[in-house]
Amino acid sequence: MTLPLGEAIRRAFEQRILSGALKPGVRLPTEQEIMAEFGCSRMTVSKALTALAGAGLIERRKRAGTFVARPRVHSMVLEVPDLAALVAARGQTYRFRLDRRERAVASEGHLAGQPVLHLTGVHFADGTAMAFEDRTVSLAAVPEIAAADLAAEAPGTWLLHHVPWTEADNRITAVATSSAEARLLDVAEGAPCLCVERRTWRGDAPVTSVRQLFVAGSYELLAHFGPGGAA
Amino acid sequence: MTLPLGEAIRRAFEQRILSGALKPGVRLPTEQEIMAEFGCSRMTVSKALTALAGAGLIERRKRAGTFVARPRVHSMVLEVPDLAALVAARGQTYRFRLDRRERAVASEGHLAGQPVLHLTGVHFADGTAMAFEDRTVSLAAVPEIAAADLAAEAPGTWLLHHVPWTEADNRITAVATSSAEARLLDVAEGAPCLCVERRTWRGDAPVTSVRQLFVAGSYELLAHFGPGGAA
DNA sequence: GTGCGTATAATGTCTATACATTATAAAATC
DNA sequence: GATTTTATAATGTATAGACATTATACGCAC
Repeated sequence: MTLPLGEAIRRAFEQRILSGALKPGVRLPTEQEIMAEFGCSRMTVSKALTALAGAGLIERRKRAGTFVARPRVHSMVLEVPDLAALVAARGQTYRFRLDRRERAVASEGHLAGQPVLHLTGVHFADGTAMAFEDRTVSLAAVPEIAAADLAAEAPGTWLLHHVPWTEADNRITAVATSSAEARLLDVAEGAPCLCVERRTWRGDAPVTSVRQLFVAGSYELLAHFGPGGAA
Repeated sequence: MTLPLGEAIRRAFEQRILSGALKPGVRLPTEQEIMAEFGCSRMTVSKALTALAGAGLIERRKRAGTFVARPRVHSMVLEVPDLAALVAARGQTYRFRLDRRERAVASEGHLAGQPVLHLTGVHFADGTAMAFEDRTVSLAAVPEIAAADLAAEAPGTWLLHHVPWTEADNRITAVATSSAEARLLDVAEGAPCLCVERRTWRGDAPVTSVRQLFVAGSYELLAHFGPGGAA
């Protein structure tokens, strides 16, 4: 397990920072000095420091040097799985029931003024209602969806497989179910639900906006922060 | 705005992948071929591909080549702000009321068996209860907290300022308030709350675990996916 | 055919060097 | 003294090459 030199340098400084040996705001050695300490070339040092900067542990300033970053807000990586895949992974049977499908012109939101397909339906896991979904898809951005069989494949899954997006934002809240929603999800009115509202774009063009209501207990969002981010 | 060459290469392939020109599973050109296409050295290509691999867009396999990653789960960047800073940013007055503070030995969870400080309290925005917090802090990992004035600074804020962590995971759910929680938050029993459970580590050492209950409507989590990821 | 070794093509890491960029510090000017 | 200019020290990007590593593919023996 001979660690690559660059990785060794990265870890060495990570260690020094996390142990408190190097405190926030303190300037760390110049790349030249680190080269000398580890007996390697500057590129190797630079790569290690670039990785640490990417992880938010240090801040690099030209001419001034490299400094231990002050602890800021942490950004976590939120996993947003495809519902069909998630349910299948739990060993349950997934089904989506499409309740409504109609063309319209969006009157509000980021799709306002565009011809859209308006879809509502319910996600089931082993026959139990798990989530209610209200989705609007731009027919300008995704004309192919007009011909899609959305009874066979849920709109979210279909979109995932057919339309890559470049940008998305999510709003995650807790809400109480309305009476209509409670009926669809087979829970008591006012029962707590996790609400995810997502809007997506492909470049500048809005693609879809969706509001998903998850029955409490049937679903949880997981987010992670860690070395490399992808770990 | 002359883009650095490596960044130009990164964007070019990001574009080709997101636009669908390069589909999941497809092999992209070898580093040699990309060198030729952009007229640059292999290190530059490699750096660009390493960045894309870090973002999860591609997968690199020795001997085999580089492939467009299959769209697994979408990874969004979740902002986890400090509550005190968040409330202040909304122009409201923040206060934390510490209700309980006691030493114990954790009996469960990732801190099990360790001496810990057990803390509960309520976050207020302009005098209105916003969130209930139940936190356990490892005294082994953070001995300094024994001497901290947690009435002046909420535990989360104190930890953010004093103890960097390297790893964290979060579980986000919706729950109904218990009667005790409802009383503390001044809401009806069973009212929906956004529940965030977070565990953090410094290296291998567990640092803290916390359960925060946010009154519905008082708080929302925001996550974003966009070009660059680090942008 | 089946299994095993070996060649090989691709990525992974590193070096030594060069020049670009830029924020700071020092010097020159007003 | 205040302002502007210039020098400089640090990071930022890139090159061209070298060798390491490793999964695949091919060929050979059985």
